[in-house]
Amino acid sequence: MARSSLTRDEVLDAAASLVKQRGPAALTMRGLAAELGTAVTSIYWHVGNRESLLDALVERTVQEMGAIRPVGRSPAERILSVARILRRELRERPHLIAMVHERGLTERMFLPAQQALVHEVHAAGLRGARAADAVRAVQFQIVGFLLVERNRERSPAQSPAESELWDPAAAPHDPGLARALARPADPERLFLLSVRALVTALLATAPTAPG
Amino acid sequence: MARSSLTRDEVLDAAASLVKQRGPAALTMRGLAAELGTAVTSIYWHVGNRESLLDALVERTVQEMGAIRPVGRSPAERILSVARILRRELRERPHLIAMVHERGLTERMFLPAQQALVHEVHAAGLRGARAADAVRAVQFQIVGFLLVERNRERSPAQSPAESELWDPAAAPHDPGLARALARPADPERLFLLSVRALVTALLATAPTAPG
DNA sequence: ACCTGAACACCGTTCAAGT
DNA sequence: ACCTGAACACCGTTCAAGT
Repeated sequence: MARSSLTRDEVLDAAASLVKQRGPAALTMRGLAAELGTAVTSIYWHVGNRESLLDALVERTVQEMGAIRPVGRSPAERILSVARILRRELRERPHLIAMVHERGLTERMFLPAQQALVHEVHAAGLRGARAADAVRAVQFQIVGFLLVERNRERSPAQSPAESELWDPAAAPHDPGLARALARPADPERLFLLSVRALVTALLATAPTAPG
Repeated sequence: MARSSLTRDEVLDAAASLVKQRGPAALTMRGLAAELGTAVTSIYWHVGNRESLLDALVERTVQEMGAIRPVGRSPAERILSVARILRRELRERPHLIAMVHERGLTERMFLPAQQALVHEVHAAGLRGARAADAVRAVQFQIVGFLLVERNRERSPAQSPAESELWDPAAAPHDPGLARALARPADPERLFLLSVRALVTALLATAPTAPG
């Protein structure tokens, strides 16, 4: 009955499409075989086993995260643009990014972005260990924020809701604050606000560092 | 053969101990039953099913994250101490925290910390929406950083290693920077440095906010 | 070189039956 | 009220056998 031409790339494509749509848990070897119209065991011939199939998908994703082209008039603005670009790219493939993360390849995936950050931090006048700290702080900030943000999206039904946590009675001395915390956070705004604040503080130490 | 006195709490204790030591994937209903010396099906009588068993463990963890007692002489210092305390508590139960996170209860778990942050930000002179932004920015920063940090620990063998990524040839104009990035990051230091920078910038906008 | 079905050792869960 | 073993429908993986 053997269908003649199953290739490794076909297997990877079908697997990637499954993972993109419904997450890695939805990728079963039997389901994938059904999708491809082959016997389960054929897949093993092409990709080894489930684990190395996932590894291959992750490898692909790391390659796809191409070079970053920062835009803006100042180093701070260009760093902000890097943050924005990364946010968009990460949000386009949430499942795959999570898998990259699980395999500890986040760092390698962010190398192009890291190099862009190095360039900008350098242009802002930071050097040596201080520049390295700034680059890493921004990188951790961006990646960390996106991890938290994604978690929030994945579970929209919080219990108790934020609005219960922060009813006016909870902070009687500042109802405006309570109201603001009761409203859902605007992640994009908070993201840019946070990165801007961090970058401002980090670059402020720049111009020929004090002893 | 029925062993007489299996209780729900015994089941939860045994499950928690398994998860703490070897992660949720190591918690199988059959393994847990063996640990407890009962039939698998007894567990179902006490906790429903695997999913609600995990839910119960998560609920416990959320409760355990007790009140936060900030220390320090200024709001900024006390916020830093909150960051330090959270870091320690989260690092003591990594698997359970990850499960809290997966279930989207991070926010609820951080309520005590959030209230402490509200207090400090308020003491620093921020009010209303601006105060809310500051609280959330710091909260996202702390949680995000710890997620990234934990990921790094889980996968110590990066490929390629940072030292390969940043050999002197990669940044010939600033060998000190290349050397710093080639060295492994010191997470505790980077964590405090980042939070301090962010807090500095956020609180700088405080004293009776400009139009 | 590539595909196949049968079989193995695992899962979580249900259920009728015990006491 | 609480415990039990048998059975079901899933997994990933191996292997001997086909072409």
